[in-house]
Amino acid sequence: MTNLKPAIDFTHIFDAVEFPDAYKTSYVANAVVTPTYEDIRRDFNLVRSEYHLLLCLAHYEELTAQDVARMTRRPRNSISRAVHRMLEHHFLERVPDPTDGRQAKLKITKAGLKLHAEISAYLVKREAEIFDILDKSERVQLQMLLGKLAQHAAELER
Amino acid sequence: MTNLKPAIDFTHIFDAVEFPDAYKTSYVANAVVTPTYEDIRRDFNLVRSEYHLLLCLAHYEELTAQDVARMTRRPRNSISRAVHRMLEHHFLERVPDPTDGRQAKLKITKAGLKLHAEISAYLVKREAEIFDILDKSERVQLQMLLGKLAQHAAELER
DNA sequence: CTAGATTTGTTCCAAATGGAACAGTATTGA
DNA sequence: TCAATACTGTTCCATTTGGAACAAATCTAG
Repeated sequence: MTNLKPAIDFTHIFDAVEFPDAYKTSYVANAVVTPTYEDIRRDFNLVRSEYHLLLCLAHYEELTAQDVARMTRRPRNSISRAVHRMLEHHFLERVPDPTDGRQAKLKITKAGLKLHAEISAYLVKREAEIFDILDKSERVQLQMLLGKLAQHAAELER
Repeated sequence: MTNLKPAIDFTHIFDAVEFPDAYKTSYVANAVVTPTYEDIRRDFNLVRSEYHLLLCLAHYEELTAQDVARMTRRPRNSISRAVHRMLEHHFLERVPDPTDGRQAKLKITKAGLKLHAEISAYLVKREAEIFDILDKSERVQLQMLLGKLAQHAAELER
């Protein structure tokens, strides 16, 4: 007898749950992304909203804080705080919009881009660990399906 | 001229990002799950860990707090807090394990199951809103791919 | 033209969160 | 046998989080 205490099958819930597609999607997302947030906090001293801000600015010429809030679906005050901290650390710069006194355009700096590249390496590696289980044609198929889903989700009312 | 302020294409990042599969997976997961957490807090007065606990117990005969922590990949103290609040509200019951004085077995109550059913209705609806964009064969294909991914993710070291 | 409504970014505050240390129990191995 | 180690659940505490209210700027309708 090798194992007196039979381990519980933690994956039973994957298909028992009432919303199995959403559940598994969330589970996979958490397996890839969530542990990385801890790495990012420990190694780069950025909290989640700060990293989201960095990620967005790395892929758009310029954005307002409100743009980032909408893209990431996070509250404006979290983004506001993140902007201030990232400004302090010179990972981005802010230019008031001359045509609209309420808002300011945010741009990433060289230092910010460098930081982003380092953090991305973590996530690229983590993505590979999970998604490499699929073969080439499965991966292509998944990309197509995720593309449709993400696009559709983006169009939904919040 | 209909729109002087051209909207930014918030979906550009979907394929520009360095880890597009992980990014879109996370985005879709958040689109389904995250807004629901707010509903659950407002309408049912449960925080995230409490809901996770309820969800797990709804699908297993009995679990220890540690089991739930591992299944959901959440810290033990969050689960501990959740257990106490859910006990107060009689959504679960706790029986000390006679064979191991450290742990206690948790079971969901009738009231807990009822609550779970109500909350699930939200998530089933939300899942449909997103995933119904796929046709039948796409949906079947996605289920297969997500099954592989989730299973693989569950086997990975944390 | 202008009063009301809307938008952006901010501050305040209460609540949620998670790491660390801890006590009690169980297991291991010399 | 029993000391060292590991595990479960808990408390403590510092940090993160997000709703609400707000000021300032802009837009809208009459």
